[in-house]
Parts: sequence; structure tokens; C-alpha cells
Amino acid sequence: MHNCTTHSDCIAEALHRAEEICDKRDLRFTDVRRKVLELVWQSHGPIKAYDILDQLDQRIAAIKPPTVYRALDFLTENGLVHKINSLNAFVGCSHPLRHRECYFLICSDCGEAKECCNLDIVDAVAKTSSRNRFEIKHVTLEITGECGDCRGVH
Amino acid sequence: MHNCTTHSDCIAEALHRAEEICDKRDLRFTDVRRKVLELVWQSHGPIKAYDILDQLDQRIAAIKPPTVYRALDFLTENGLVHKINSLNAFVGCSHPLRHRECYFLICSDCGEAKECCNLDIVDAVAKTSSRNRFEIKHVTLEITGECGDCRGVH
DNA sequence: AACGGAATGTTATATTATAACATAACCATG
DNA sequence: CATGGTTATGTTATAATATAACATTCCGTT
Ligand SMILES: [Zn+2]
Ligand SMILES: [Zn+2]
Ligand SMILES: [Zn+2]
Ligand SMILES: [Zn+2]
Repeated sequence: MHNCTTHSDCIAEALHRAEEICDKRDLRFTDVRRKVLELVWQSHGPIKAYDILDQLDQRIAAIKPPTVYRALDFLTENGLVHKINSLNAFVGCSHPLRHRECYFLICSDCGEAKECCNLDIVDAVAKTSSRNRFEIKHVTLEITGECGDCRGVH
Repeated sequence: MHNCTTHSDCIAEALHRAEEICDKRDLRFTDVRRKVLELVWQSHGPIKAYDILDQLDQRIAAIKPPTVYRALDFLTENGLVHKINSLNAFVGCSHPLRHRECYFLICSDCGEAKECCNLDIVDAVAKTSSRNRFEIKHVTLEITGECGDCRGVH
């Protein structure tokens, strides 16, 4: 499902990046927020809010939905996590500083959501928006289909 | 919110187009499906499943959620309606025959979801997908922001 | 009329998300 | 280090969205 070399490093790096970003921006990277982000990265793929909740419950007593959703809101607002609307799931952003230019290739077979960037798409979206006198706040681009691995293509 | 000249005509046309398409494809454009599509077009903008349900209830006794969702599934699968995931809402497709190339400009102020087509975007998406050896089944592009009218731009 | 498949009805429940208010932690400032 | 304002979390309840599972009806074909 993902091909990071050492996944524990991959999680640690994501947490470290988040810490730095929050530091720089004077945001509070609290315990709850850190733990939620850690679980998101642990899955290293789309994870549902209630699955996070379940996994937290095992570690911390009595975490409730609002706590998880608040943490996810914080992480999403600050570009550390993406919400994938077509899955009602959340995934860690792998480059939080260029967070607005991302889109996803979502394999309906293996469930991977590959985060990509592409200037042509960003340009085309920007142009068509301005032609329509539309001021962009947020772009969601979710491409669903089947990935090469699942199709056996090489 | 929308600028069709005569909205009753606009609804009638949409229903007529749907009828033709279903005819051609040997699909059953049943009463429930017609009524749901009619309500979607009546709103002429994103409408929620349970709002459709409420409005149906006033006309038909005891319509239940599964009935509405089934009709919406049918209409979505056959390109007559789009689901807008970021709103959990549904909107009529204004050109069902070219249904796959659409995207939406969604104004968070007035709530309009303008359906657009743009070949540059379609191309860029197709290219990046094939570069990633990814076979597209479905593309969701939802651009949220503020429309020109709401910003007072002319 | 009898059959088979598709659509709808029905009951119940799963899943996703938020409102509203109480408490606790944090942090600037005196 | 007390005080007060702000931000975050805890807590309870419920809202909003969506589907499972099974029964019945409808509809075209034979
Ligand atoms: Zn990893
Ligand atoms: Zn795959
Ligand atoms: Zn209209
Ligand atoms: Zn607007």
C-alpha cells in the first residue's frame, strides 16, 4: 500500500515536520493533535475518523468523537492532513508547505491514495476560475480508478 | 442563485432529456426516479438527500431514505445527477451526454455550484494519470471559493 | 396466468459529524 | 504567583448522512 523505506522513520519525520510548522506559526501542537497525526501517518493511507477514535481509545481512556474531529480540523486547516471527501477519510499531507497544489489518485482496489502535484492542473484550474471571476479558496481533486500495481502493469 | 430564463422550462427540459436518455439505453425512468430528478432540478442547485426526502413526503406518503438514495444512485450512475462530495449534496447534470468532463465552482457564500467544462483540465488530468499508470474511473473536481456576483465584481 | 428480474417498501441500524455547555490547561500581565 | 482572558479538551446528547437485510410489488415475457 505504500513504499516508504522505513515506516517508523516516515512517521517520525511527519511528526517532526508538523512540530516545526506549528512552532513557526505559533500553533499549539498538543498531545491530542500529535497522537491523531501519528495515527494518521501510522496508517499511511486514508483513515476514518472513527478508526482513529478506536485506536486512541486503546491508548487513552475515553476519547470522544468531538476530540478527534477537532484535532482533524486543526490538522486539516493547517495543511498537515487532507480530508478525502469521496472516502470520508483523512490522510497525512506529505509536503505541508506546498499543501494547496495537491490532488489524489485513489485506487478503488488497494485503497491507496497517492498524493501528487501537477502545475498544468494547477494552472488550468486557476485560469478557468479567473475566467469565471471566481476566487478560489480550496480545490479538491480526487481521481478514482485503478493503480498500475493493481492492474499488473509495469 | 441561477439564471435560467424560465425555470419551469428548465426543469421540463431536464426531465425530457432524462427520459430520452433512459429510453435510448433501455433504462426504466420510473415515477420515483422522475420525482427525485424533478426535485433536484427544482432546487437548481445542490440539494441534500434528506431535503429531497422531506419534499417527497409532502407529495407521496411514507417515502423512506433507501428509496431516495436508490433513485439518486441510479441518476448518478447514469450521469443525470452529480454528487458533490464536499457538500454531501446532489445537483442535476446540465449536459448528461458529456457528463464525465464536468467540474464545479462552488460559492461558499451564495451556495451556487456552477458546472463547467474545460479541456485543459481534462487533458492535464488524463496526462498525469497515465504518467502514473493509473486508469481513471471517475474524477471529482470541486473548487470552493467566492463567485464574482458575491464579491461584487463586474 | 405464471414466471423471473427489477424496483420499491419497510424496519432497523450503521456511519459520520456537530451542538452545547462544563472544565482544564496555557500564558500574558500586573 | 495570583488573576483573568483565551484556547483546548471533556462530556453528554443528538443531528445528519447512508446502508443492510428482507418483504412485497410491479412489469415485461412467455
Ligand atoms: Zn510510511
Ligand atoms: Zn491499487
Ligand atoms: Zn433552472
Ligand atoms: Zn456566490
